[in-house]
Amino acid sequence: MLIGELVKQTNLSRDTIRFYEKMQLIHSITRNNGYKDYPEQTLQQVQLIRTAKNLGFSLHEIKQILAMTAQQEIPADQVHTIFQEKLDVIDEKIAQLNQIKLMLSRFTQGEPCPLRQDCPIPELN
Amino acid sequence: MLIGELVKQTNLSRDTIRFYEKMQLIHSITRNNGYKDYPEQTLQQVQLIRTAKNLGFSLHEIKQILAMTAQQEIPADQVHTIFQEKLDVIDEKIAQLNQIKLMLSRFTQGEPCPLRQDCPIPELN
DNA sequence: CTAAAGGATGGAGTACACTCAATGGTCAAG
DNA sequence: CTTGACCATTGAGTGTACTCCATCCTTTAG
Repeated sequence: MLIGELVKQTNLSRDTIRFYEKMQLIHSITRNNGYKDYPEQTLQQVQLIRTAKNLGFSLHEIKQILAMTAQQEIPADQVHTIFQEKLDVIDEKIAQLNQIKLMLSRFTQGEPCPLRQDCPIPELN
Repeated sequence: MLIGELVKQTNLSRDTIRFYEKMQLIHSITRNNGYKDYPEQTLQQVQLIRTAKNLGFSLHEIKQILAMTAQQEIPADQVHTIFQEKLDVIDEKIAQLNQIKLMLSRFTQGEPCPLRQDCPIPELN
């Protein structure tokens, strides 16, 4: 798959795709004419990058996650540790989201907000 | 509360606190001697900033959330919309996290990973 | 053969979120 | 009254993640 196709399918810019490749989150093989060919899984990988980024993972962390998924075998001890670490981080994030959600939705129910302050409301620009 | 106390309680740097104030996420009153006094809720507000940041919200979005919590009344239509929007974003994030989690944990169970690729495993630096 | 569409590379620039350094004022202890 | 801890402001610098631009090469349609 050429980069243009990837751009169409993922809705990311050329430059972003190239940036991810430069950062080695995705990979390609170079054809004789110098054009780069991306394997099919790149689509799913890019989707994971988008999702994980949206969730606050850094590209470095995402690279780790992608590296893990590239292993054929069940990962060795060290890899497995990183793996479990990520799962724990995810559980933590879910818990935190639920916390914020609870706080916000309580507030919509008319309860007083525990974060209220007597200072002027910040102006949004 | 002076900035030093806030630093101790939150474990953020002085500069970070000042940055948040410059961005108007938090507020203070200035004493006669020029020292800034932060109200008690600032602690909770900073905690929310940390949590939300960790979850991939930008400081601008967090400012919106904080602005909402500063309203005394149940927010007007427009505010309520932003409010519901945030709740939806949160639900979306939770769903995405569960998705990644499922993918990763399936993989630990020995199932083949749908993202596997035949390219060299990226080197982590 | 030529033009347009699509591909590559290199380097500069941008937005966001800090982080650091310099300089100088305030206050409590001794 | 000085020393050290703490406070303030300003401006420059850093890392991350793009984004844009200029320049040049390849392929395909007419």
